[in-house]
Parts: sequence; C-alpha cells; structure tokens
Amino acid sequence: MRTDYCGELRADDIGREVSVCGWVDRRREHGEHLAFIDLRDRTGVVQCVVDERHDLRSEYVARVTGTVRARPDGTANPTLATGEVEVGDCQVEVLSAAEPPPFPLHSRTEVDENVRLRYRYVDLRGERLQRNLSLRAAVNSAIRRSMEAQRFTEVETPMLVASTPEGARDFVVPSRLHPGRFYALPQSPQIFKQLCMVGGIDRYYQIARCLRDEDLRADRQFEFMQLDAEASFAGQHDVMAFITEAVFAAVEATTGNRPADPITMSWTDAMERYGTDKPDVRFGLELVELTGLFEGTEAKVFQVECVKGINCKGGGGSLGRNAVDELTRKCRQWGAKGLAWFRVGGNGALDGALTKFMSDAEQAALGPAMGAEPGDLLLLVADRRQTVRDVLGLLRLELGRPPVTEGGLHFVWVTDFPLFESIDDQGRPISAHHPFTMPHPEDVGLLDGAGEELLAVRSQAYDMVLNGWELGSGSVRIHRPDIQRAVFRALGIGDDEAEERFGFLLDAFRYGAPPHAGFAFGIDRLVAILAGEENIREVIAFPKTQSGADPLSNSPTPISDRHLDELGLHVLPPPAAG
RNA sequence: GGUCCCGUGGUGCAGUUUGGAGUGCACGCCGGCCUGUCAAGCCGGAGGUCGCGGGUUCAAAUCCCGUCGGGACCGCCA
Repeated sequence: MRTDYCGELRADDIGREVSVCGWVDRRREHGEHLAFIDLRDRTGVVQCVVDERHDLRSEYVARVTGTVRARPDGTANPTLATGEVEVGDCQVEVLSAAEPPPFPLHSRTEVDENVRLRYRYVDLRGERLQRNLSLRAAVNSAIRRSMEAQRFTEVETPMLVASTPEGARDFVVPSRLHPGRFYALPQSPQIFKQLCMVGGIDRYYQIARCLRDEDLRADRQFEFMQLDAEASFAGQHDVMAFITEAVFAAVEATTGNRPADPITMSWTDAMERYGTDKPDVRFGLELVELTGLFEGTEAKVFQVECVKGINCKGGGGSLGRNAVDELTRKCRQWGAKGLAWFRVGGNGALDGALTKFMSDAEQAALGPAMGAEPGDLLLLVADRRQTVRDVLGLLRLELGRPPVTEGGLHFVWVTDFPLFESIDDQGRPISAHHPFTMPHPEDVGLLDGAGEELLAVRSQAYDMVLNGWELGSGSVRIHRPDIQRAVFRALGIGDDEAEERFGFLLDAFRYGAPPHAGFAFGIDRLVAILAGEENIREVIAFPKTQSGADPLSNSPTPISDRHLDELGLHVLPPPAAG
C-alpha cells in the first residue's frame, strides 16, 4: 500500500514513483483543479500536487501515488524537511473521509485539556504527542539495553497481589472465586523483587506498571511506570551506579548528550539548604540558618526553635507590597504563622515591620549573614524546624523555580535519609521508607533508644532527584533477622504482628537471603522532563484527569447488578449530602 | 478534607471590575473566485442554553448562593 513515509522523501528520491499514505494536514487550492495537499504521517508532511478535482478535506485519510520531483525554482520550502521535493502527477485514493477535527492539531493554540482527552485519538496525531511518545519509547528501549548490558534479568511480577495496610491506598479487585476477598493492584513489585533475590535471580529489573489510589497531580497518575530493579550482593553505591548508568543511557539516547555527573547530598543538607528532600539545584535562593543570630532576642516571633531566611535578590524593588502580602498568605497556608520581611536600603539598613523589636546588633548582623545587598528582600520564617524547612522550601520554589525547559539537567542523589520520619502519639516512630530498610551501619546501636532519639537513626535509603522532581528512591534491604527484629521492636511491631503482615517475606529470608539493595524510578517523570513538559499527562497516551476520570472512555463506570451479584458485592447509596 | 484559578459558536480569546438587545477579534467550517501555494489569498455565509440550577433586579454572560466539569497546589502519595 505504501512505498515511503511522507516525512522521509528527499532530493535523493527525485524521479521515483512512490505511494504515501496519511492524513490531510492542510490543503491549498488554486482554481478548479490545482491543489497542494500536505499529507501527514508520523514522520512528517510532504506536499502533493494534485491536478484533478478531488474532495480532500482536513484529516481525510488518503493514499497518494505519484512521482517525486524537485520543486520549481524559488518554491522550495526551507522550513520543511521535505521542502525541496514534492509528489507530482498524483493519483489520489480517499481511504477514509473525516469530519473536521474537534480542535486544531497544530501547536499554535493551547486547547482545553478536557477536549483533547475526549478526542485523544485525534490529539495523538499532533506533533507534540507523536514526539513525546516516541521519546518515551526511546527512553524505555535505552533503559532495557542498559539494564541488560549490566546483566539484569527482566522478570514479570503479578498484577493481582495481596493487599497490604502500609503505604498508599490500594486499588482493589474483588475475587469471583473467593467472594468477600480482594486482590490489590501492586503499588510496586517490592515484595516480589526481594523474593527474586532470595530466588537467586541475582539482578532483577522490570519496567513495571504501579498503581496507587491517591489524589492525582501534575506529576502523579493512578498508574505509572517504574524502572524497578534489585541486585544481590550489592550495596548502596553499586545500586546508585547501576541506576545512574541506566538513566544516563536514556538521556544520551534521547538528547545525544551524557549529562553532568550527579551530585550527592545528605538528606539533612537538602532539608537545611533547600527545605525539601527533592532539591532543585538549578537556581540559588538557598535557605540561610539564622537561629543562632536570634539567640536571646527580644523579638517574640524569633523566640522559637528555628529561624531561617531566603535572600530574594533584587526583590526589594521588584516585589511590591501586594506581592509580599500574597507570599505571606501562601506561607500561612503552608503552615507558617507568618512571613517576616525586610527590604535592604541603599546604606544596607533594614526596613521592615519587625525591626523595632530587634536589637541594633541583630539588625546589623542579619544583612551580612544573608549576603544582602541594597535592593534585596529578606524573607524569614520562624517556627518549629520542620515547619520552617517546609514553608521556605515551598517559598523558594514559588520565588525562583524555572520552567522545566530551562537550566539543563541537574541530577542529585539524596542519601542518608532518616529511618523514621516522625514519632506518633504513642511515642512510636513511623517508618520513613518501608520497614525492611537497612539502618546506617554506624547507627544500628541507636535502635535501642526511644522516642525522639530514634529520629537520629539514618538509613541506607537514597533518592534520585532531577531538577526538583523526585525520580525515584531505593534502599539497602535488611537481610539479617537480628537487625530486622530490632527495627520491628523500635516500630512496636511484635512477632505475631510481623508474622501476620510480612510473614511470607520473613519466611523466605529464613531459607538463605543474600544481601541485596534496589531502586525504582518513575519513567513518566523522567520522560516529561526530557520532553520539556510540566505535566506527565503529556507523555502518557491515555491519561486520567485530576479527578481520576477518563473523558474518552468515561471510566470509572457503574457495573451491572448481575456482575455485582456474581462478585458477592452490594453497593451502598452515596452518603447523603450535607 | 482544604486553598486558589478557569468555564462565552467547532477551537483560542476579548467582553464580567462599573448589569442595559448574543456585541467583537483570530482560527476553523460551508459556498464562490483563483494554476505555484506552503499558517496561501480574495469575496460571501452559517454556526450561541455565555457549563448547569436558583436568587437579586424593570433588566444578568456580568452581582449573590449552590452545583457540575477542568487545572495548579496543600493534605495524602510507607
């Protein structure tokens, strides 16, 4: 049916008789007979010169047979890859007529996403999604090649698994053969890949679909793809090297360049300097520690556990009172009591509502501590340390985060995460990762502590961050029963509970578990950044909206009573409004 | 669970602040003219429940309340 792709015809092809197939991208008619038809397929467009009358309209599907020829002098189109040639003496065969598209396919107008999703099959024809999906395919392919070159074996793990109470909310699937019982769709292949290690697979990988029933965001869908990997007889640095190699192979395959080596930063450093565990190091505006400067201060707002600030360079002039009020409002929404701000005057003196509560020494020290120059705006938050970090971390992004397409690719490995993220009401620690994460070897002794002391225990867990996006995380897993017992004891998990929740994994470890470590990273996010998209929906063929619906297929839908009966399910009426 | 933004012919917008006839722009669509265009050009035309419901008013796209849909974010995502 077809001899060539539209977008691949070149001067070399002049004189050849070709058949091309595709969609009518655009037509330009001149009188009753002559028309220029731009025929489009996934490779691009080629101009076809049609001399007979044809009813060819936008998005008609056609097969055109003709002779490739040079365009007449002065009519070549240098903006087009096929611009030196055209297909002449065309015979046209309409393969499908088409209604006018529900929205323009070219990228000059940003069409409402709901409309694009309802007609996703039309949207997919556009240059943007064609480019993004082929980039995605190239990333997947490069990752597979890289993992295989590093002697990882691809293993497929089940989609219907046992529900576990930890972590994200599960999607559940009712069992027909076991009424009243449910499978869960996997949040990740975590348990299975560790079982693979016990099973001697040695190095496992999978480009795995993972599902979590949590609220959607620009960087989160219900279902997403991860490069999931685990290696036996390997530690943190081995795994970081494997993953860096796979990610860099994907970047190189799609951009042609190998990125700069990742920097490594401890979790504590990331939190103190960037206010987040996923630092975007493309820009400055780092958090400055000011707690010591305000020690013994008279100013009540600064008599707190922690004071930190951001120097918004030049913000004294560029940000007016309304803008600063808006920032204050946001800081309150993020959990701060307020935002203290000072404009730096021409002589370096500070101007702000709080100066009257501060000593001369404090006023004199604040500017130099923050590297202030005339015209800067100093933004301070005082509160519990965790609140200060969180709020200033968000404020920093608000003030300076560049668009995804700017600033290059800055990879960061964040290491030495705490083993426990916080202490609950009963004084028990809450796992930061999962309870099989190996503590830092220097901190194993601290596991016998209690309460707040446990928060000092570091773990051998590590995240890969790219331009402020958390690409993924991994850890060294506990394979020694004594350490596992100590962690469970710290978490307040008794033997019976451990058996009930994680029994089959613990059983497996009794039969010869190699030391192992692993990682998983989100392919959607990596592809989005490489594609210059702020939103992973732009790199997913059929994504869901923020409310978890698919405007194309109308999922989720009700199911029939007969179907429910078969599953032994009864649907309650929705809770009454009000 | 919460905060904020958006909803006007097929598409993108203006109009909403300060209520006064569905007013306007660009693209697309339909018809006509046009033999070297390429975002073709020129002429003409069609196309509207201003998301939906209620309220205020002589009068609502515009003000108020509610609701639905979309988006960004907080919570949530071990």
